Amino acid sequence: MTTDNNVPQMQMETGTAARGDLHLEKFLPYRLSVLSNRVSNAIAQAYGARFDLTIPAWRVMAILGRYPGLSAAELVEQTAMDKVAISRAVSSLLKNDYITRSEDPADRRRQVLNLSELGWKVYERIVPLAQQYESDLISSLSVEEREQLDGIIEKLMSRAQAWAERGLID
Amino acid sequence: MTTDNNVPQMQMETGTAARGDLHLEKFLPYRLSVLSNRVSNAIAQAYGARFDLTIPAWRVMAILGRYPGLSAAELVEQTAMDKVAISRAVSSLLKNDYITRSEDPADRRRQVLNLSELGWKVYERIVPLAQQYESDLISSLSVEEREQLDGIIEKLMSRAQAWAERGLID
DNA sequence: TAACATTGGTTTCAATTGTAACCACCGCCG
DNA sequence: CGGCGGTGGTTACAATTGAAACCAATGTTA
Repeated sequence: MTTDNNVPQMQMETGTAARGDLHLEKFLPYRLSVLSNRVSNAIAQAYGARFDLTIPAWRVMAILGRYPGLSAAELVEQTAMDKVAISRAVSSLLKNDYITRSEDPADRRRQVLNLSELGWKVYERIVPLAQQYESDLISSLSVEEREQLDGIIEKLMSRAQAWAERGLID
Repeated sequence: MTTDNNVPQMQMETGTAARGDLHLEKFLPYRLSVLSNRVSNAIAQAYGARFDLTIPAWRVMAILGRYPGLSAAELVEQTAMDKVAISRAVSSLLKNDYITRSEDPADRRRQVLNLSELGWKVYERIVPLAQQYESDLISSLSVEEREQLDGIIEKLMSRAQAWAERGLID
């Protein structure tokens, strides 16, 4: 892992320097984590209970629904989940007959994945469910706020990504 | 080391966008989750490596630094973590001599927790570190955006909380 | 004050998740 | 061909996490 090589580059906020007082309840990373967990858990519970799906499994279905015929490796790329998580999700989806797996004759290591008939039915039912949650969530925001949030997440995301790529702040 | 989440840049080589339409890349719950994981993992790695602290353990310290003398139950309230997580964090912190535990004579079930000498030293070193990360993150946002984000998170949070309290959407 | 419900906190056990080792296959180079 | 490194994917094992059972002290009710 790219651990010990850091590109120290820090921009201190004016007046943020104070010591000894960390308002956890105002600390952005913490708030993001709480928010994200609440949201994910609620939704996962909604469809997990109905269709016996874990979050990673549902993510795989979501991607396959949009882009059929991917391989596990391509799923890794698209979902940012790791190999093993994908492998497990795939095998549980196979067990449920939500997806099908076929060999790529050109490369016998590769397995082409697709939603099955049943998988499509489930997909078609979950998508609106998921969207309903999202709408409900978003409905608490004004139109401008939605746009703002969109841009903000984008920016935060690339910042955080930079940490991972260039190494941590010193 | 946790999963390294990469920004899912969809680029289609196989398959075509199909029925239903769930852009996982634009799906708010998903984006929140990726963002939050990236941020938390980066920070956790930064102080975990240096001080042998897990995220829950650091949270406990953060709270105790601000509100000394709490009991485990009060920590549960403050952090929204569950009993067990707190219990484990506390015992690992005791092992590291980062906190002290003393009986409340008024109620012998209750244990009063405080940062130790050593704990305070660590605390004083981590707080600025954590704040640096937060500042660095936030520095990618304009001043208006920061205020917007603040309000937006508040709203989303209470929406998501409502799910948990009143039950899920139908 | 005996019984019972509640609260603070820990332990136990099972499920989830991450890391690393692994097998099977491909592609390349000699 | 015959190795050999790299890739797709799975397995094995260890660490984390959560749910529920548990112990001990307190409060409550009769």
